[in-house]
Amino acid sequence: MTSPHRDKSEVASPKAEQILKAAAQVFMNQGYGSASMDLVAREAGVSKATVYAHFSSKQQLFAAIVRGECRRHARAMVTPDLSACRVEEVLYRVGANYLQFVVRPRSLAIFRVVIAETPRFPELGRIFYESGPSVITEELTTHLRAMAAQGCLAMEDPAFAAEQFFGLLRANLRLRCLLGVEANVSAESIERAVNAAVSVFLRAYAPER
Amino acid sequence: MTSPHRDKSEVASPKAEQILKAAAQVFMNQGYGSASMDLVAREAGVSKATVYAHFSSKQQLFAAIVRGECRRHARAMVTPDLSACRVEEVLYRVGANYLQFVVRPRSLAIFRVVIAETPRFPELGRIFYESGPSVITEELTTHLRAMAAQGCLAMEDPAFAAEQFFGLLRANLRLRCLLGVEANVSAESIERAVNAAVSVFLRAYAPER
DNA sequence: GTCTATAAAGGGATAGAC
DNA sequence: GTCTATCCCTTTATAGAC
Repeated sequence: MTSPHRDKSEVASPKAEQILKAAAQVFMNQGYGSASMDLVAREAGVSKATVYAHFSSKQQLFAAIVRGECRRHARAMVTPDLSACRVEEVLYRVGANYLQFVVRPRSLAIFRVVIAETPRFPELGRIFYESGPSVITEELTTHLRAMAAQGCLAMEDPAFAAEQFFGLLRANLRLRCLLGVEANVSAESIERAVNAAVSVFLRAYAPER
Repeated sequence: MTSPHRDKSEVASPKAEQILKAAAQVFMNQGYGSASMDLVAREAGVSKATVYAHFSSKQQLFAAIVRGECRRHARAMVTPDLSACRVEEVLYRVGANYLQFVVRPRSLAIFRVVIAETPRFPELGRIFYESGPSVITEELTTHLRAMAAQGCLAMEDPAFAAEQFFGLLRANLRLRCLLGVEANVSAESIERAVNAAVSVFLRAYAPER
Protein backbone atom coordinates (compact mmCIF):
# COMPACT_ATOMS: atom_id res chain seq x y z
CA MET A 1 0.00 0.00 0.00
CA THR A 2 2.48 2.59 -1.11
CA SER A 3 0.06 4.41 -3.40
CA PRO A 4 -2.89 6.57 -2.46
CA HIS A 5 -5.18 4.35 -4.54
CA ARG A 6 -7.95 2.58 -2.69
CA ASP A 7 -7.77 -0.87 -4.13
CA LYS A 8 -6.66 -2.43 -7.35
CA SER A 9 -10.04 -4.07 -7.83
CA GLU A 10 -11.80 -0.74 -7.56
CA VAL A 11 -9.47 1.36 -9.67
CA ALA A 12 -8.94 -0.94 -12.60
CA SER A 13 -7.40 0.19 -15.85
CA PRO A 14 -9.73 1.69 -18.45
CA LYS A 15 -9.37 -1.43 -20.58
CA ALA A 16 -10.31 -3.63 -17.68
CA GLU A 17 -13.37 -1.51 -17.00
CA GLN A 18 -14.30 -1.70 -20.64
CA ILE A 19 -14.00 -5.48 -20.58
CA LEU A 20 -15.96 -5.77 -17.36
CA LYS A 21 -18.76 -3.65 -18.70
CA ALA A 22 -19.06 -5.63 -21.91
CA ALA A 23 -18.73 -8.94 -20.10
CA ALA A 24 -21.48 -7.99 -17.68
CA GLN A 25 -23.80 -7.44 -20.61
CA VAL A 26 -22.81 -10.70 -22.24
CA PHE A 27 -23.13 -12.83 -19.11
CA MET A 28 -26.47 -11.27 -18.19
CA ASN A 29 -27.83 -11.66 -21.70
CA GLN A 30 -26.58 -15.16 -22.42
CA GLY A 31 -26.12 -16.75 -19.04
CA TYR A 32 -22.76 -18.02 -17.89
CA GLY A 33 -22.70 -21.29 -19.79
CA SER A 34 -23.80 -19.89 -23.12
CA ALA A 35 -21.66 -16.78 -22.93
CA SER A 36 -18.44 -16.96 -24.89
CA MET A 37 -15.18 -15.19 -24.38
CA ASP A 38 -15.17 -14.48 -28.11
CA LEU A 39 -18.33 -12.44 -27.75
CA VAL A 40 -17.02 -10.70 -24.66
CA ALA A 41 -13.93 -9.62 -26.57
CA ARG A 42 -15.96 -8.51 -29.57
CA GLU A 43 -18.40 -6.49 -27.45
CA ALA A 44 -15.54 -4.92 -25.54
CA GLY A 45 -13.79 -4.01 -28.78
CA VAL A 46 -10.58 -5.82 -27.85
CA SER A 47 -8.95 -9.10 -28.74
CA LYS A 48 -9.51 -12.24 -26.77
CA ALA A 49 -5.88 -12.23 -25.72
CA THR A 50 -6.41 -8.85 -24.09
CA VAL A 51 -9.33 -10.21 -22.15
CA TYR A 52 -7.10 -13.00 -20.87
CA ALA A 53 -4.37 -10.48 -20.05
CA HIS A 54 -6.75 -8.93 -17.50
CA PHE A 55 -8.72 -11.94 -16.35
CA SER A 56 -7.12 -15.31 -16.15
CA SER A 57 -10.20 -17.35 -17.00
CA LYS A 58 -13.86 -17.19 -17.82
CA GLN A 59 -14.66 -18.15 -14.24
CA GLN A 60 -12.57 -15.34 -12.80
CA LEU A 61 -14.09 -12.82 -15.15
CA PHE A 62 -17.54 -13.94 -14.08
CA ALA A 63 -16.60 -13.74 -10.42
CA ALA A 64 -15.26 -10.22 -10.89
CA ILE A 65 -18.52 -9.12 -12.45
CA VAL A 66 -20.65 -10.61 -9.71
CA ARG A 67 -18.46 -9.04 -7.06
CA GLY A 68 -18.79 -5.67 -8.73
CA GLU A 69 -22.57 -5.94 -8.91
CA CYS A 70 -22.66 -6.97 -5.27
CA ARG A 71 -20.78 -3.83 -4.28
CA ARG A 72 -23.35 -1.79 -6.14
CA HIS A 73 -26.14 -3.68 -4.40
CA ALA A 74 -24.70 -3.06 -0.98
CA ARG A 75 -24.68 0.66 -1.72
CA ALA A 76 -28.15 0.76 -3.28
CA MET A 77 -29.74 -1.18 -0.44
CA VAL A 78 -29.12 1.44 2.19
CA THR A 79 -32.06 3.77 2.64
CA PRO A 80 -30.86 7.23 3.67
CA ASP A 81 -32.08 9.39 6.56
CA LEU A 82 -34.25 7.03 8.52
CA SER A 83 -33.11 7.90 12.00
CA ALA A 84 -35.88 10.32 12.88
CA CYS A 85 -38.77 8.48 11.26
CA ARG A 86 -41.90 6.94 12.64
CA VAL A 87 -42.58 3.23 12.21
CA GLU A 88 -44.72 3.50 9.09
CA GLU A 89 -42.29 5.82 7.44
CA VAL A 90 -39.32 3.55 8.03
CA LEU A 91 -41.21 0.58 6.64
CA TYR A 92 -42.51 2.52 3.69
CA ARG A 93 -39.22 3.99 2.66
CA VAL A 94 -37.17 0.85 3.16
CA GLY A 95 -39.81 -1.11 1.31
CA ALA A 96 -40.14 1.25 -1.63
CA ASN A 97 -36.39 1.53 -2.03
CA TYR A 98 -35.98 -2.23 -1.98
CA LEU A 99 -38.86 -3.10 -4.26
CA GLN A 100 -37.96 -0.52 -6.86
CA PHE A 101 -34.45 -1.88 -6.90
CA VAL A 102 -35.25 -5.57 -7.24
CA VAL A 103 -37.65 -5.24 -10.16
CA ARG A 104 -35.19 -3.31 -12.30
CA PRO A 105 -34.09 -5.26 -15.37
CA ARG A 106 -30.45 -5.18 -14.35
CA SER A 107 -31.21 -6.42 -10.85
CA LEU A 108 -33.29 -9.23 -12.27
CA ALA A 109 -30.57 -10.15 -14.73
CA ILE A 110 -27.81 -10.41 -12.13
CA PHE A 111 -30.14 -12.24 -9.79
CA ARG A 112 -30.93 -14.78 -12.53
CA VAL A 113 -27.34 -15.55 -13.30
CA VAL A 114 -26.20 -15.69 -9.68
CA ILE A 115 -29.02 -18.03 -8.74
CA ALA A 116 -28.33 -20.19 -11.76
CA GLU A 117 -24.61 -20.51 -11.09
CA THR A 118 -24.65 -20.79 -7.31
CA PRO A 119 -24.32 -24.61 -7.45
CA ARG A 120 -21.08 -24.22 -9.44
CA PHE A 121 -19.89 -21.04 -7.66
CA PRO A 122 -21.11 -21.35 -4.06
CA GLU A 123 -19.03 -18.40 -2.96
CA LEU A 124 -20.88 -16.04 -5.28
CA GLY A 125 -24.25 -16.98 -3.86
CA ARG A 126 -22.99 -16.23 -0.40
CA ILE A 127 -21.46 -12.92 -1.44
CA PHE A 128 -24.67 -11.94 -3.15
CA TYR A 129 -26.75 -12.74 -0.11
CA GLU A 130 -24.49 -10.82 2.18
CA SER A 131 -24.31 -7.79 -0.08
CA GLY A 132 -28.03 -7.47 -0.69
CA PRO A 133 -30.68 -9.31 1.30
CA SER A 134 -28.56 -9.61 4.41
CA VAL A 135 -27.60 -5.93 4.46
CA ILE A 136 -31.13 -4.67 4.17
CA THR A 137 -32.58 -7.24 6.54
CA GLU A 138 -30.11 -6.22 9.20
CA GLU A 139 -30.86 -2.58 8.61
CA LEU A 140 -34.57 -3.11 9.11
CA THR A 141 -33.97 -5.43 12.04
CA THR A 142 -32.10 -2.70 13.85
CA HIS A 143 -35.00 -0.31 13.42
CA LEU A 144 -37.58 -2.89 14.43
CA ARG A 145 -35.64 -3.77 17.54
CA ALA A 146 -35.46 -0.14 18.57
CA MET A 147 -39.16 0.33 18.01
CA ALA A 148 -40.04 -2.81 19.90
CA ALA A 149 -37.95 -1.50 22.78
CA GLN A 150 -39.91 1.76 22.63
CA GLY A 151 -43.17 -0.15 22.66
CA CYS A 152 -44.37 0.95 19.21
CA LEU A 153 -44.24 -2.65 18.00
CA ALA A 154 -44.74 -6.01 19.69
CA MET A 155 -42.56 -8.80 18.37
CA GLU A 156 -40.38 -11.52 19.77
CA ASP A 157 -37.91 -11.87 16.94
CA PRO A 158 -37.20 -8.65 15.03
CA ALA A 159 -34.86 -10.37 12.57
CA PHE A 160 -37.49 -12.89 11.64
CA ALA A 161 -40.13 -10.18 11.37
CA ALA A 162 -37.86 -8.19 9.08
CA GLU A 163 -37.59 -11.15 6.74
CA GLN A 164 -41.33 -11.53 6.80
CA PHE A 165 -41.67 -7.90 5.81
CA PHE A 166 -39.53 -8.39 2.73
CA GLY A 167 -41.43 -11.49 1.76
CA LEU A 168 -44.68 -9.61 2.17
CA LEU A 169 -43.28 -6.84 0.05
CA ARG A 170 -42.19 -9.04 -2.81
CA ALA A 171 -45.27 -11.24 -2.60
CA ASN A 172 -45.28 -12.73 -6.12
CA LEU A 173 -44.18 -9.57 -7.85
CA ARG A 174 -40.52 -10.34 -8.32
CA LEU A 175 -41.38 -13.92 -9.16
CA ARG A 176 -43.55 -12.74 -12.01
CA CYS A 177 -40.79 -10.46 -13.23
CA LEU A 178 -38.27 -13.29 -13.14
CA LEU A 179 -40.61 -15.55 -15.07
CA GLY A 180 -41.39 -12.90 -17.65
CA VAL A 181 -45.07 -12.85 -16.73
CA GLU A 182 -44.98 -9.22 -15.66
CA ALA A 183 -42.88 -7.24 -18.08
CA ASN A 184 -42.83 -3.69 -16.80
CA VAL A 185 -43.75 -2.92 -13.23
CA SER A 186 -45.52 0.39 -12.91
CA ALA A 187 -44.73 2.83 -10.14
CA GLU A 188 -48.34 2.47 -9.06
CA SER A 189 -48.17 -1.27 -8.52
CA ILE A 190 -44.98 -0.84 -6.51
CA GLU A 191 -46.60 1.80 -4.37
CA ARG A 192 -49.62 -0.38 -3.86
CA ALA A 193 -47.48 -3.37 -2.86
CA VAL A 194 -45.49 -1.28 -0.41
CA ASN A 195 -48.57 0.26 1.16
CA ALA A 196 -50.24 -3.11 1.47
CA ALA A 197 -47.15 -4.70 3.02
CA VAL A 198 -46.75 -1.89 5.54
CA SER A 199 -50.41 -2.06 6.41
CA VAL A 200 -50.42 -5.81 7.00
CA PHE A 201 -47.17 -5.69 8.93
CA LEU A 202 -48.35 -2.94 11.24
CA ARG A 203 -51.68 -4.59 11.95
CA ALA A 204 -49.94 -7.85 12.74
CA TYR A 205 -47.27 -6.36 14.95
CA ALA A 206 -49.19 -3.56 16.62
CA PRO A 207 -48.85 -3.69 20.40
CA GLU A 208 -51.88 -4.90 22.34
CA ARG A 209 -54.13 -2.06 23.39
CA MET B 1 -57.60 -40.32 -30.39
CA THR B 2 -58.18 -43.87 -31.53
CA SER B 3 -56.12 -45.44 -28.77
CA PRO B 4 -56.87 -45.55 -25.07
CA HIS B 5 -53.58 -43.83 -24.37
CA ARG B 6 -53.82 -40.45 -22.78
CA ASP B 7 -51.31 -38.46 -24.75
CA LYS B 8 -48.16 -39.14 -26.66
CA SER B 9 -46.22 -36.73 -24.48
CA GLU B 10 -47.31 -38.55 -21.35
CA VAL B 11 -46.81 -42.09 -22.56
CA ALA B 12 -43.48 -41.80 -24.24
CA SER B 13 -41.38 -44.77 -25.21
CA PRO B 14 -39.16 -46.26 -22.51
CA LYS B 15 -36.08 -44.93 -24.28
CA ALA B 16 -37.55 -41.46 -24.42
CA GLU B 17 -38.33 -41.63 -20.71
CA GLN B 18 -34.81 -42.80 -20.02
CA ILE B 19 -33.41 -39.88 -22.00
CA LEU B 20 -35.71 -37.39 -20.34
CA LYS B 21 -34.74 -38.59 -16.89
CA ALA B 22 -31.03 -38.38 -17.59
CA ALA B 23 -31.37 -35.05 -19.36
CA ALA B 24 -33.27 -33.59 -16.43
CA GLN B 25 -30.36 -34.46 -14.17
CA VAL B 26 -27.83 -33.02 -16.56
CA PHE B 27 -29.67 -29.76 -17.19
CA MET B 28 -30.35 -29.25 -13.49
CA ASN B 29 -26.77 -30.02 -12.53
CA GLN B 30 -25.01 -28.07 -15.27
CA GLY B 31 -27.47 -25.41 -16.31
CA TYR B 32 -28.76 -25.19 -19.87
CA GLY B 33 -25.77 -23.52 -21.45
CA SER B 34 -23.12 -25.73 -19.91
CA ALA B 35 -25.03 -28.95 -20.38
CA SER B 36 -23.96 -31.00 -23.36
CA MET B 37 -25.88 -33.50 -25.42
CA ASP B 38 -22.86 -35.77 -25.14
CA LEU B 39 -23.28 -35.97 -21.41
CA VAL B 40 -27.02 -36.45 -21.73
CA ALA B 41 -26.45 -39.42 -24.02
CA ARG B 42 -23.77 -40.88 -21.77
CA GLU B 43 -25.92 -40.53 -18.66
CA ALA B 44 -28.90 -42.02 -20.45
CA GLY B 45 -26.77 -44.92 -21.65
CA VAL B 46 -27.57 -44.34 -25.31
CA SER B 47 -25.82 -42.78 -28.24
CA LYS B 48 -26.18 -39.18 -29.15
CA ALA B 49 -27.91 -40.13 -32.37
CA THR B 50 -30.60 -41.85 -30.35
CA VAL B 51 -31.13 -38.70 -28.34
CA TYR B 52 -31.63 -36.78 -31.56
CA ALA B 53 -33.98 -39.48 -32.84
CA HIS B 54 -36.35 -38.59 -30.00
CA PHE B 55 -35.72 -34.88 -29.57
CA SER B 56 -34.91 -32.74 -32.52
CA SER B 57 -32.63 -30.31 -30.70
CA LYS B 58 -31.15 -29.36 -27.37
CA GLN B 59 -33.75 -26.63 -27.05
CA GLN B 60 -36.64 -29.01 -27.61
CA LEU B 61 -35.25 -31.50 -25.15
CA PHE B 62 -34.95 -28.77 -22.58
CA ALA B 63 -38.48 -27.60 -23.25
CA ALA B 64 -39.79 -31.15 -22.86
CA ILE B 65 -38.11 -31.46 -19.48
CA VAL B 66 -39.45 -28.17 -18.19
CA ARG B 67 -42.95 -29.05 -19.37
CA GLY B 68 -42.73 -32.38 -17.58
CA GLU B 69 -41.61 -30.77 -14.35
CA CYS B 70 -44.40 -28.23 -14.63
CA ARG B 71 -46.98 -31.00 -14.85
CA ARG B 72 -45.54 -32.48 -11.67
CA HIS B 73 -45.69 -29.08 -9.99
CA ALA B 74 -49.30 -28.57 -10.92
CA ARG B 75 -50.13 -31.87 -9.25
CA ALA B 76 -47.98 -31.31 -6.16
CA MET B 77 -49.36 -27.84 -5.53
CA VAL B 78 -52.88 -28.98 -4.82
CA THR B 79 -53.53 -29.47 -1.13
CA PRO B 80 -56.10 -32.23 -0.60
CA ASP B 81 -59.23 -32.14 1.56
CA LEU B 82 -59.52 -28.50 2.50
CA SER B 83 -63.23 -28.02 1.98
CA ALA B 84 -64.32 -28.48 5.58
CA CYS B 85 -61.47 -26.64 7.26
CA ARG B 86 -61.34 -23.55 9.38
CA VAL B 87 -59.35 -20.52 8.28
CA GLU B 88 -56.20 -21.33 10.22
CA GLU B 89 -56.21 -24.88 9.05
CA VAL B 90 -56.53 -23.97 5.39
CA LEU B 91 -53.69 -21.50 5.68
CA TYR B 92 -51.52 -23.87 7.65
CA ARG B 93 -51.95 -26.84 5.35
CA VAL B 94 -51.64 -24.89 2.11
CA GLY B 95 -48.60 -23.13 3.52
CA ALA B 96 -46.85 -26.22 4.79
CA ASN B 97 -47.47 -28.12 1.58
CA TYR B 98 -46.12 -25.26 -0.50
CA LEU B 99 -43.09 -24.47 1.60
CA GLN B 100 -42.01 -28.08 1.90
CA PHE B 101 -42.25 -28.37 -1.84
CA VAL B 102 -40.30 -25.28 -2.82
CA VAL B 103 -37.27 -25.93 -0.62
CA ARG B 104 -36.71 -29.41 -1.99
CA PRO B 105 -33.46 -29.71 -3.94
CA ARG B 106 -35.24 -30.74 -7.10
CA SER B 107 -37.68 -27.84 -6.90
CA LEU B 108 -34.83 -25.44 -6.36
CA ALA B 109 -32.91 -26.92 -9.29
CA ILE B 110 -35.76 -26.61 -11.77
CA PHE B 111 -36.55 -23.14 -10.49
CA ARG B 112 -32.95 -22.07 -11.02
CA VAL B 113 -32.77 -23.23 -14.57
CA VAL B 114 -36.20 -21.93 -15.56
CA ILE B 115 -35.45 -18.51 -14.08
CA ALA B 116 -32.08 -18.46 -15.77
CA GLU B 117 -33.38 -19.38 -19.21
CA THR B 118 -36.61 -17.39 -19.21
CA PRO B 119 -35.06 -14.55 -21.23
CA ARG B 120 -34.18 -17.04 -24.00
CA PHE B 121 -37.29 -19.24 -23.55
CA PRO B 122 -40.07 -16.86 -22.52
CA GLU B 123 -42.73 -19.51 -23.02
CA LEU B 124 -41.18 -21.73 -20.34
CA GLY B 125 -41.32 -19.00 -17.73
CA ARG B 126 -44.97 -18.49 -18.43
CA ILE B 127 -45.71 -22.22 -18.31
CA PHE B 128 -43.84 -22.52 -15.04
CA TYR B 129 -45.75 -19.67 -13.47
CA GLU B 130 -49.08 -21.04 -14.56
CA SER B 131 -48.30 -24.56 -13.39
CA GLY B 132 -47.04 -23.62 -9.96
CA PRO B 133 -47.47 -20.19 -8.36
CA SER B 134 -50.60 -19.38 -10.30
CA VAL B 135 -52.33 -22.66 -9.47
CA ILE B 136 -51.75 -22.42 -5.77
CA THR B 137 -52.51 -18.71 -5.57
CA GLU B 138 -55.85 -19.28 -7.23
CA GLU B 139 -56.59 -22.16 -4.91
CA LEU B 140 -55.97 -20.04 -1.85
CA THR B 141 -57.78 -17.07 -3.35
CA THR B 142 -60.92 -19.15 -3.70
CA HIS B 143 -60.79 -20.12 -0.04
CA LEU B 144 -60.07 -16.59 1.10
CA ARG B 145 -62.93 -15.21 -0.94
CA ALA B 146 -65.34 -17.70 0.60
CA MET B 147 -64.15 -16.88 4.09
CA ALA B 148 -64.38 -13.19 3.48
CA ALA B 149 -67.96 -13.71 2.32
CA GLN B 150 -68.64 -15.61 5.55
CA GLY B 151 -67.18 -12.79 7.57
CA CYS B 152 -64.26 -14.77 9.04
CA LEU B 153 -61.80 -12.51 7.25
CA ALA B 154 -61.84 -8.88 6.22
CA MET B 155 -60.08 -8.12 2.96
CA GLU B 156 -60.76 -6.17 -0.17
CA ASP B 157 -58.69 -8.16 -2.63
CA PRO B 158 -58.41 -11.88 -1.85
CA ALA B 159 -56.10 -12.57 -4.80
CA PHE B 160 -53.66 -9.94 -3.63
CA ALA B 161 -53.88 -11.18 -0.06
CA ALA B 162 -53.16 -14.73 -1.23
CA GLU B 163 -49.97 -13.53 -2.90
CA GLN B 164 -49.02 -11.73 0.26
CA PHE B 165 -49.47 -14.94 2.18
CA PHE B 166 -47.05 -16.80 -0.04
CA GLY B 167 -44.54 -14.01 0.22
CA LEU B 168 -44.88 -14.05 3.98
CA LEU B 169 -44.41 -17.78 3.93
CA ARG B 170 -41.25 -17.76 1.87
CA ALA B 171 -39.86 -14.68 3.61
CA ASN B 172 -36.13 -15.10 2.84
CA LEU B 173 -36.10 -18.85 3.25
CA ARG B 174 -36.22 -19.88 -0.37
CA LEU B 175 -33.86 -17.08 -1.26
CA ARG B 176 -31.30 -18.47 1.15
CA CYS B 177 -31.75 -21.93 -0.30
CA LEU B 178 -31.29 -20.64 -3.83
CA LEU B 179 -28.15 -18.79 -2.83
CA GLY B 180 -26.72 -21.76 -1.00
CA VAL B 181 -26.71 -19.94 2.32
CA GLU B 182 -29.11 -22.38 3.93
CA ALA B 183 -28.22 -25.88 2.90
CA ASN B 184 -30.78 -28.14 4.50
CA VAL B 185 -34.04 -26.77 5.77
CA SER B 186 -35.22 -28.57 8.86
CA ALA B 187 -38.83 -29.57 9.35
CA GLU B 188 -38.80 -27.36 12.44
CA SER B 189 -37.85 -24.21 10.58
CA ILE B 190 -40.54 -24.88 8.00
CA GLU B 191 -43.12 -25.37 10.71
CA ARG B 192 -42.00 -22.21 12.40
CA ALA B 193 -42.22 -20.22 9.17
CA VAL B 194 -45.68 -21.55 8.43
CA ASN B 195 -46.96 -20.84 11.91
CA ALA B 196 -45.52 -17.36 11.85
CA ALA B 197 -47.00 -16.60 8.45
CA VAL B 198 -50.42 -17.85 9.45
CA SER B 199 -50.29 -15.87 12.64
CA VAL B 200 -49.33 -12.61 10.95
CA PHE B 201 -51.84 -13.09 8.18
CA LEU B 202 -54.70 -13.77 10.56
CA ARG B 203 -53.90 -10.82 12.80
CA ALA B 204 -53.73 -8.55 9.78
CA TYR B 205 -56.91 -9.76 8.15
CA ALA B 206 -59.05 -10.47 11.18
CA PRO B 207 -62.44 -8.78 10.95
CA GLU B 208 -63.00 -5.73 13.16
CA ARG B 209 -64.52 -6.62 16.49
C1' DG C 1 -34.54 -47.13 -33.80
C1' DT C 2 -30.03 -47.55 -32.63
C1' DC C 3 -25.41 -47.58 -33.31
C1' DT C 4 -20.33 -45.74 -34.90
C1' DA C 5 -18.10 -42.28 -37.06
C1' DT C 6 -17.69 -37.77 -38.56
C1' DA C 7 -18.74 -33.39 -40.20
C1' DA C 8 -18.73 -28.34 -39.31
C1' DA C 9 -18.52 -24.97 -36.13
C1' DG C 10 -17.34 -22.77 -31.94
C1' DG C 11 -15.41 -23.19 -27.30
C1' DG C 12 -11.44 -21.68 -23.80
C1' DA C 13 -6.96 -20.57 -23.65
C1' DT C 14 -2.10 -19.39 -25.43
C1' DA C 15 2.32 -18.32 -28.42
C1' DG C 16 4.85 -15.00 -30.33
C1' DA C 17 5.30 -10.57 -32.79
C1' DC C 18 5.25 -5.82 -31.72
C1' DG D 1 -0.37 -4.54 -22.99
C1' DT D 2 -2.29 -5.56 -27.20
C1' DC D 3 -2.67 -7.75 -31.30
C1' DT D 4 -3.04 -11.93 -34.96
C1' DA D 5 -3.05 -16.46 -35.49
C1' DT D 6 -3.57 -20.80 -33.82
C1' DC D 7 -3.78 -24.97 -30.74
C1' DC D 8 -6.61 -28.35 -29.04
C1' DC D 9 -10.75 -29.71 -27.42
C1' DT D 10 -15.79 -29.94 -27.18
C1' DT D 11 -19.99 -28.66 -29.16
C1' DT D 12 -24.39 -29.55 -31.86
C1' DA D 13 -26.06 -32.18 -35.24
C1' DT D 14 -26.08 -35.70 -39.00
C1' DA D 15 -24.72 -39.68 -42.43
C1' DG D 16 -24.81 -44.24 -43.21
C1' DA D 17 -24.50 -49.09 -41.63
C1' DC D 18 -27.38 -52.44 -39.40
